[in-house]
Amino acid sequence: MTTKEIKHVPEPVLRRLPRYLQILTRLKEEGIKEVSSTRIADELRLDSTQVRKDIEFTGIIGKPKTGFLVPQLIHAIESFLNWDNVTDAFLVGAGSLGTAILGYPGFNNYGINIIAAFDSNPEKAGGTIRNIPIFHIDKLPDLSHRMHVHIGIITVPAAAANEVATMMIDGGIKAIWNFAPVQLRVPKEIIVENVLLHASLSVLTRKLGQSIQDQK
Amino acid sequence: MTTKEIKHVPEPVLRRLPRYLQILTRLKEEGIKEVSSTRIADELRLDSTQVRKDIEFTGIIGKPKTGFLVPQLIHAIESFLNWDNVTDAFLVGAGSLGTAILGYPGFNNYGINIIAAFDSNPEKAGGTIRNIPIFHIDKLPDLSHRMHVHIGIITVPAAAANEVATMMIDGGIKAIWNFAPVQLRVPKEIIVENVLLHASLSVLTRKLGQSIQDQK
DNA sequence: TTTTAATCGAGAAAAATATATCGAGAAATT
DNA sequence: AATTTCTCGATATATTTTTCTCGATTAAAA
Repeated sequence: MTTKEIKHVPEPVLRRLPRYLQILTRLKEEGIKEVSSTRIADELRLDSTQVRKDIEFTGIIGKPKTGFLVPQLIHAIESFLNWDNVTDAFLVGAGSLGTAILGYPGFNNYGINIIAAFDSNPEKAGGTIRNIPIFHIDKLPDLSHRMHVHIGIITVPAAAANEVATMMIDGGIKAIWNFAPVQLRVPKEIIVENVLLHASLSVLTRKLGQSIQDQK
Repeated sequence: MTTKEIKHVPEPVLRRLPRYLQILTRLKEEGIKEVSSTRIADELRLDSTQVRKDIEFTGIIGKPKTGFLVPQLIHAIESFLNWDNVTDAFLVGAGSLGTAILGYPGFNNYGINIIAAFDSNPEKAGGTIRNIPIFHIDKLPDLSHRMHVHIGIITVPAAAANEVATMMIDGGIKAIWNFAPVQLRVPKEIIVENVLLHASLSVLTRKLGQSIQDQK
């Protein structure tokens, strides 16, 4: 068979690759040409075998004794994650969190380019943040279709999230980056990636509670 | 042995519990008194056995045919996560993301209470957000010790994150909620919970890239 | 040139996590 | 009262993810 089998990539792998990239970028700036899996693993407190197996997914092969070529590995990871070219995105919910995301220029390094924002508050429409225009939410379906936008970012309150998700999907959006602490009910062909801050805090507060209790 | 054995709780469990809580809170508002694991599982697209096992960690036992008592389960989860009383927290980095977090009142429902913020920019010192005062970063060590703060939130750029973490630890902070996309080098008794937005985006952009390629 | 040290990658093993099976109990229905 | 339906929780199984072992390879040091 000639077609390359696209093996399924576990999510934990996808979550570690950007962390490798962060280290690699720093090493490149320092002028370091080669890096071993051991070094990456030590910096991130991981197992070196795990790092090697993760890298294997990107198709890069290393060399004994010296490891991997830094620039080559950077390119491979970026390409693997589709970070070598940005995908346009819409953001809905220009509240404090939405504004913060709009104001952060770094996401262009992570494969997305926010080209417009939307809000239900008419007073916010017409404004811009970092040259990104803010429209009234009513404009979303039409603009989304016309501009062929594939990624939607939800930063509205939980109560409004599902309604926004439906609008996005009607507008042709295929992947949703959801910050609302609620389950989105969407067709299963829609990709949903949640950022659940409460779920992150639960880990922190539980562990802290336990560690304080253990001291007693 | 009389001392109750504190079983280790897997992180995936801790991350699901707040999601159950979200549903339970909604059900309670709707006046629903009982809920089955099946119902929770269906809403979150999980397995009902998994939901039951997760709930088991909180110590609550259900009843055949009817399931679990909503208010009792809410209380048990909140107590389990230490969300029945808030822990004071400091935030460092009053940029756009830091400001967004300061501006969001909801974290008090998730076990933390931000009582002060810090920034290296002297112009920001003296201001307040939602009545939370902003100080210059130099004040952190002293205030942290005096107020016995245990949680630190890092919302500074990656390059400054480790320096801030060290200051926090010197100030007696035991748990760090880190939003900087960088590995914190801290003693292992310090609890670190990362919110890595790039790691979340990598999952989204990779899946989207694959789904587009699969269509061809 | 020989030896040593560091690394990769294949495969095996272990650990963690998720899912399936099923008997028993409780409520509703017949 | 008997039957049906729904659910729990104990146990077993399956799957996923991580870690360990080890021979082969490369570069540097002796």
